[in-house]
Amino acid sequence: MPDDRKKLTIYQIAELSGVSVSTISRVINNSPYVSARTKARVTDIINKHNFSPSSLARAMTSNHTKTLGVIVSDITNPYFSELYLEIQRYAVDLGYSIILCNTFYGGSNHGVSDAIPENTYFQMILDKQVDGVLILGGEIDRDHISDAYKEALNRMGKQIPVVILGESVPDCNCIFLNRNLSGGIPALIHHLLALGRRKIGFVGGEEGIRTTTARLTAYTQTLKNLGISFDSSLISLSNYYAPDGYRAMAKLLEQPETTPTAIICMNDAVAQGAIRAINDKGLSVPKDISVASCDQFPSGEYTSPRLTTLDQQNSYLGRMSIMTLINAINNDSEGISISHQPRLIIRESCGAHLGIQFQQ
Amino acid sequence: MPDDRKKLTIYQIAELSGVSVSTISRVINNSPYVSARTKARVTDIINKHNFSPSSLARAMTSNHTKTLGVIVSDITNPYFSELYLEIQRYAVDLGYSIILCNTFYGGSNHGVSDAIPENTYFQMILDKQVDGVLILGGEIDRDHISDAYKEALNRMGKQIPVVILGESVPDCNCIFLNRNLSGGIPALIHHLLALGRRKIGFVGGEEGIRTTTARLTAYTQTLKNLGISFDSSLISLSNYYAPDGYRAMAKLLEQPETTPTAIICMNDAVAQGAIRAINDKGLSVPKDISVASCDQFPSGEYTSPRLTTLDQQNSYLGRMSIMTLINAINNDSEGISISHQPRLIIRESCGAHLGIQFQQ
DNA sequence: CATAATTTTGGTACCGATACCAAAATGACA
DNA sequence: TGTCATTTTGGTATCGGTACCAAAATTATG
Repeated sequence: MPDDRKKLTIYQIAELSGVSVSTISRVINNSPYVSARTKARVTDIINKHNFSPSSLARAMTSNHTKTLGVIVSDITNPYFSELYLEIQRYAVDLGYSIILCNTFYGGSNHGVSDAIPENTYFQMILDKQVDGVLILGGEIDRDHISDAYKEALNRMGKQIPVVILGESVPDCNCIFLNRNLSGGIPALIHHLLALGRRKIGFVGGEEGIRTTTARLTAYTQTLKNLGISFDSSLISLSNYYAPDGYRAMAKLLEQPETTPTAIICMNDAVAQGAIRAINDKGLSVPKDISVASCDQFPSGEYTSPRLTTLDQQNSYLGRMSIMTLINAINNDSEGISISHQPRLIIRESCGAHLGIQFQQ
Repeated sequence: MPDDRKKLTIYQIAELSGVSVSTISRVINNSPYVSARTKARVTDIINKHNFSPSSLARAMTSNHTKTLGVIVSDITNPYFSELYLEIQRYAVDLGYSIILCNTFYGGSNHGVSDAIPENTYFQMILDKQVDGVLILGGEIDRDHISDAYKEALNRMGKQIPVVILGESVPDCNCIFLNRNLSGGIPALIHHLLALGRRKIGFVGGEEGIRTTTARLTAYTQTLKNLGISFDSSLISLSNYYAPDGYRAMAKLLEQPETTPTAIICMNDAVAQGAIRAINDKGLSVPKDISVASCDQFPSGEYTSPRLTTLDQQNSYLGRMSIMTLINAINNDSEGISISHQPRLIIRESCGAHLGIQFQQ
């Protein structure tokens, strides 16, 4: 039984096989320039000793590491973890490993306040010589990104392919995949109107974040277009998690005049928090207030009531992101354009299943 | 303005500074054997050109990559993603990067059935020459692990430190951190008994998985010790996610004789699914059935009703795991022993807040 | 000021692969 | 059997750092 306590090198295999390192290299790289006899013998010895070449040494000459960097703001957020799953699945199929970097930026923070500066990760990842970088959320999602951040992005983008699932930033050496952030909002509003609701609020999300801004704009615009009287006191922002939804909704419920008959939440976590706040006030969903959400989480199907929400098609977005990155790495400049239409999922939280007309 | 299109090497910096590569190496490694003058000049040039040494080349000589492998069965599961957050936080503080490998093993699968064999990852990670490996969930959580898996673990453990957050497997070159899997179950049962419940069911989890087996044993044992009549028809296993909780609970509700007055669920996701199943049958929680859970998720505080559950102290477990691994890497053989007592969180789903005595 | 002690610097082998060119072995054919 | 083409193999520079030893420069000492 061979000693596998330490990794063997190509030189030791050469020694054991009685051939040169060049020949071993040829065998492990499936070069045609080896005789069948030699190849068989060497393969045998390789298997017996469980040898596999050091990817480190390989990377030294080949200049690629078969490693990708994925920078994400909060992996505990179902939106990101679902994206990640799809990304990793595809990457592993193609032989890539993923260095995951959680920045905690704008995340739930879980009791800890200090986010890790994304620049720190940029450097870390660059030093590891990854073949490409994928950025999901974080500073890039702000309406206005800082010069320092942009400069860091630029520097990174000059060295390796950087794909960003987010809205384009001018003069940035990165590939942007623009999502359809506000798609589905009009459908959501029409759904609520059809049920009789007219006093529609907006709950959750954070000021200055792209997703929030885009949806908020779509929301106000749609209402305006329909000639619905609209009051900014029905908007209550905070953040993207259940506690935020609770807090934001509780604020709306403080005064009768700001209490809506329906709300649109940023995502299912926010919606769940909002529903709790409504229940704690002794009101009921959907009887007193209809609740809709913009971003479907797996849990939304099991809340009470089940959430009417938008499916943002995360798997599709994840797959497009990783495909774009790998194409960029392989210089297949064949641009990928993404087009996804968030799909309305009608369940119970707006009251459609009751088949009645609600009060306005 | 320096050209930063390509990463500079230590040789080019040497050239630019008019000194030898040895000196540059000394500067970037903070060696005391450089004159202050030289050090200042070189540092200047390094900063101006934004140079940072290739961690690849460094790893070639130093034999460590400052990279860790983390193998997890399903990162979308809040249990694991919270562990991961704590692990990464600690690792990054110490200058380590993390290669994350999601095996999909026994996970929610998200519509895809084929898990990625963990052995594949073992090889991938070993080739990348990570300094250590952390395993969270997956095959290791089975009551009986396969010989092939064990052999793969062994081979890996011989080469690099492997820490497993899970129950010990004999003759395995790995460091095991045994969790207190069944802690808190008696407390949960006492809580239910105090509220008047006696027909207590067990919902969710999967046959042959350590967590399930341990908790099931604690459950039956506690009931037996208390002299409570116990019926195995009150046990309905399935898996660890909301749809599984729904399915398992629905099964119990099919017949009046198997319908419990209280249930203990494997985690908050399962509990949420179970509550939906109960509601869909026209019954109410906690009035008709009390629901308790063994594993706290952030969402459990925002369900209707709020979940009475067990806090497994994931942050603590995550921190202990990564600390153990890094200690092992540094040969600080100083063993870390973990001791966590799952803590009972009393909220609404068992009905304690109502202050009444329920039917048995 | 010569010599020794100490500080500072330079040269080069090495880590484990690959790539490229040269050399050896084999086979084809006159 | 000799010559040439083709297949197969070997030798070694290289990637970008570190480590170790030798050499040069500086300072201390008699």
